[in-house]
Amino acid sequence: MHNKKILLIDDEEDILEILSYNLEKEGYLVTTATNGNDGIKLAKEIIPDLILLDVMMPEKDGIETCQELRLIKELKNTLIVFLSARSEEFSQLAGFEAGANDYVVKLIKPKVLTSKINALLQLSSKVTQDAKVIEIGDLKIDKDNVKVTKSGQNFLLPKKEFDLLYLLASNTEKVFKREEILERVWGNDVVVGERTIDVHIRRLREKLGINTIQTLKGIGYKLVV
Amino acid sequence: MHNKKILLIDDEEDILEILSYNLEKEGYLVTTATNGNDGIKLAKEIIPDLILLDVMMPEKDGIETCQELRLIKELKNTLIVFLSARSEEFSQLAGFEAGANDYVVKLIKPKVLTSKINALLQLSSKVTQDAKVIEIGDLKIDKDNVKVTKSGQNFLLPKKEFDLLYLLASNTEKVFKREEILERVWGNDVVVGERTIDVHIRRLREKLGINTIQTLKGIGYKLVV
DNA sequence: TTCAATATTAACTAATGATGAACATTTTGT
DNA sequence: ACAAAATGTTCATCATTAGTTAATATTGAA
Repeated sequence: MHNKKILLIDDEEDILEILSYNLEKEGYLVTTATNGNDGIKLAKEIIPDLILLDVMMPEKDGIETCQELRLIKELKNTLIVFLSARSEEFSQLAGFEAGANDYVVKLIKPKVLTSKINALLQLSSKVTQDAKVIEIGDLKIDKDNVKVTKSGQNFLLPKKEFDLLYLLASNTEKVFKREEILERVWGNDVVVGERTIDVHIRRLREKLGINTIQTLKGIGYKLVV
Repeated sequence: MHNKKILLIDDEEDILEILSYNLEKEGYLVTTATNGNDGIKLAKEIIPDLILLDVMMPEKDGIETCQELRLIKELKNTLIVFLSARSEEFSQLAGFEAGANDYVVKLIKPKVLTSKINALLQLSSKVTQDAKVIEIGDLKIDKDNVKVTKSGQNFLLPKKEFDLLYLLASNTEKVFKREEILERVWGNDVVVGERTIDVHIRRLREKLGINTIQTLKGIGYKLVV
């Protein structure tokens, strides 16, 4: 859990709601303000990691707000990102002069926004796709499509079986200790009995052939070619 | 068919593969090189319309490569776009000084990249989208006319059902996760219950035949031939 | 050979999706 | 503008599959 704090300043409630929803789903702690002055007050209080600031607001606009925020020394490590309805050059330039770190068009899709924010806060983006297809001998394991092919023949493995196979396949010849398997396939907080692994291994063997997965008694399992 | 040529220069094979795949799907003729020198040699040979150039490469980096490319008179009409893992100010500025036409962050979604490239090459993104008729077995899906034909028989699907089918059909065998379906058919800011997907899937199955759409429990759905 | 570790099988439980019908919303025709 | 039809969503219940456990058999290293 990263627990990064984000402050949203925008006069439109709808925008606040949509952004809050999406950012909170990403695990951020979100605070909102509907005008520049409230925003500045809140920023001093909570010292957010990032402030999303609407450029166009009644009374005190985003640029003015940004200038004031930049004068607050406690916020020197806070990133400020402008939100705008359109990517208008003037605002953009003025925004950067005022000290903003990035600029995001408001009608942007939330996914794009969140991945941009993840990037800014230097969190590895969940969105990053690695299109991993592992090939081992006549075995082909396609992570994205949750698909396993053995010498042309297709298997539809249940999720857990697939995850287990994928783990083993991610490093052939490496011996995965039972403990490690539990941690990486089931997760640390899930408690399942030791036999559960055996059963999944057995079902995989049934489908892939008995020799593919080797047992190392007292240690764990490994996948061989 | 536009037949524009793109040269990719990047030291990471994975990146080359992902980009090639996506660009070729868009109808580009893609050539790749894994270092600056090879890239320059290839560029002279094929005179691409656009070069995608990694900024960070061992030996000869992107900026240096770009400077050399800009000296080749046959390439005066070739666009050069930088790829970078991060939007780092230094590289960006240096890149433009070296003569690059645009700048793209590498972890960008392929869709964003291709649309950016379409824009650069002055192809209306419509061109790539229209006249899309997907044919899968005896299924014919006509995006423009929102019309579905199965073995000669015509269906008029409601919008959501059509969108869902079209998404699945856009990449047969690919597993679409529920999350992805929600995002791409309903949009990220629309909140609908999980069951809504099921119901639409069911109605599609009713019309297309039960075997066409496969369920992957706990993961999502895919369309098979 | 011994016995702790693992394999195997079947039964059990939990998770997830399918289904039918009601309800809500939007679109269409008049 | 209205009513009717079409489309879209939700809900409750049922069915199926995935995942787990437990009981017993088998294995292989000390």
